[in-house]
Amino acid sequence: MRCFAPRSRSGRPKDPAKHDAIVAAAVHLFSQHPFDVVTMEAVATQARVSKMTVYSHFSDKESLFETIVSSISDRMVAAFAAEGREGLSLRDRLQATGVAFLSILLRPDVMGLSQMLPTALRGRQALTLRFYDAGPGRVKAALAGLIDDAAKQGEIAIDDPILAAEDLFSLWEGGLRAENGCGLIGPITDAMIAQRVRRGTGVFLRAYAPETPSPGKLIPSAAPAAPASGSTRIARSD
Amino acid sequence: MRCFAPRSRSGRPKDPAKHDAIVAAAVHLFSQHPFDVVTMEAVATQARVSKMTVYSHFSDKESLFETIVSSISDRMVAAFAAEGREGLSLRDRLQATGVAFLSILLRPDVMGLSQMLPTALRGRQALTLRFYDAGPGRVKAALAGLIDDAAKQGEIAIDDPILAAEDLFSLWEGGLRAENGCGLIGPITDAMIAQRVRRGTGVFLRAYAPETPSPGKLIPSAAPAAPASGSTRIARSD
DNA sequence: CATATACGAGACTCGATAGTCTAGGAAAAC
DNA sequence: GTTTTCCTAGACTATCGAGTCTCGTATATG
Repeated sequence: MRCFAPRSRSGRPKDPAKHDAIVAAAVHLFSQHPFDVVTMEAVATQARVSKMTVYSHFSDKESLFETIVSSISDRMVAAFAAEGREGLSLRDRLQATGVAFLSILLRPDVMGLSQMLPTALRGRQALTLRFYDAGPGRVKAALAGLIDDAAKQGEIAIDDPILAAEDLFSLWEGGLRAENGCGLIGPITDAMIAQRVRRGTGVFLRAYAPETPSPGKLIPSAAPAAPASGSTRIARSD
Repeated sequence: MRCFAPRSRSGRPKDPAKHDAIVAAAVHLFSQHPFDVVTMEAVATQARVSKMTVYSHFSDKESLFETIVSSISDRMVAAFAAEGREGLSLRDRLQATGVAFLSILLRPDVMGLSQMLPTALRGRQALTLRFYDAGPGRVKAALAGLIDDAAKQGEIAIDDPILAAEDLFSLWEGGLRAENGCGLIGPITDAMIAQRVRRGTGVFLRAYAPETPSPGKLIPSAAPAAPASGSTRIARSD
């Protein structure tokens, strides 16, 4: 969007620090108040910049808002990048992924934007979609991959990796987003995230444990723990 | 709030139909657009009523909005009332509950409001809380009771009924709310709800199946599905 | 230095909306 | 029928915010 090489432009160049300050201020305000409540004046003031400077960097309020959404989307994508969980067990791999995802999705700015977007963006659906793809969408895709691999190794027994990924994601999130959104709970700590992820992963792995891990294991009389007692009905689920 | 018995007031009484029309119009508009975008004119027009009539029923925009939130909260509470799932199996009881809850929580007006509330109600936290209590809060409480009973009967093995209720609720919801909010999927059908609930309940029951239904069962070598292989790590969870 | 551009401060236009007021008609109570 | 209140239609005020303009100043390039 902003090709920052219109080089050889004489005169005083725009100060990129101002640009960043404006974006930072806008992120802060837009993630905390609905679109129409945030005034350009407020953005300018918060950025310690004059209103005209804001308009010199962004043609209008909407384009500023779009930049903010893009900015946060990019930040989410970047935060999702770092991997290096190759040698870990399935459980540890999932937990590391879960912690990384929740840490991002529960950050105040991301929370705020994701709450506002659906309501504020009737018509600007492309932006909403982009945001979703950078956040939850990316989580689901990555998770589905991870889960599919694990299933192929026989570590878990799943029907559909996408649906299973949704299950795991939901279990991680729990009521955290809803409660936090309603202001029912205070700031979310790393410890809370770690705890929720541990729990969610545990539930998930219990539900999707393979019927027989490695050796032959046949219990004639009763149901073998996980699947059988449920599978008489699970058959007709999905 | 509105004690509708200032009886013996001479002259023409207020038409309750107008009141309802205004509320209906406001519900429709507020659940679809952010607070500041909805104009009192629009409410009046939609209700086929003059603006003065709106102001004669509600002192200002905020009080109208509060009435709307209360109205939807009440409707949610009412919809949750009908029970009569006494004779059913645990699975069927859970599924009936899940379908009832999702049917309400995914309705366009409830969806819209619940999306807008967190952002629109900085400071009016009491209202947000009331809405939450009437919706998700009620679900969680009811579920926790159901689950606790089942646990006492030995039908499932749980640690904490509240947390387990959150798990089940999350599994039911899945990504439905997020995706629907982003406009990724079309209108939600009863079939979609039923399917999601069936799946979520299945996963839940698999995860929380009691360790050994009736007879003793000990596998020495490998992991006995649910607890053991996990417990080396689950031990430090929670 | 000359020139071109960035930035700040504040005044300004313009449109939109919350809320008020009035006048006249309609409908219920008595 | 009289009275009282409701309801409507539209004009009206006051406010607020988006976006523009101007002028003075700061700061870069050549």
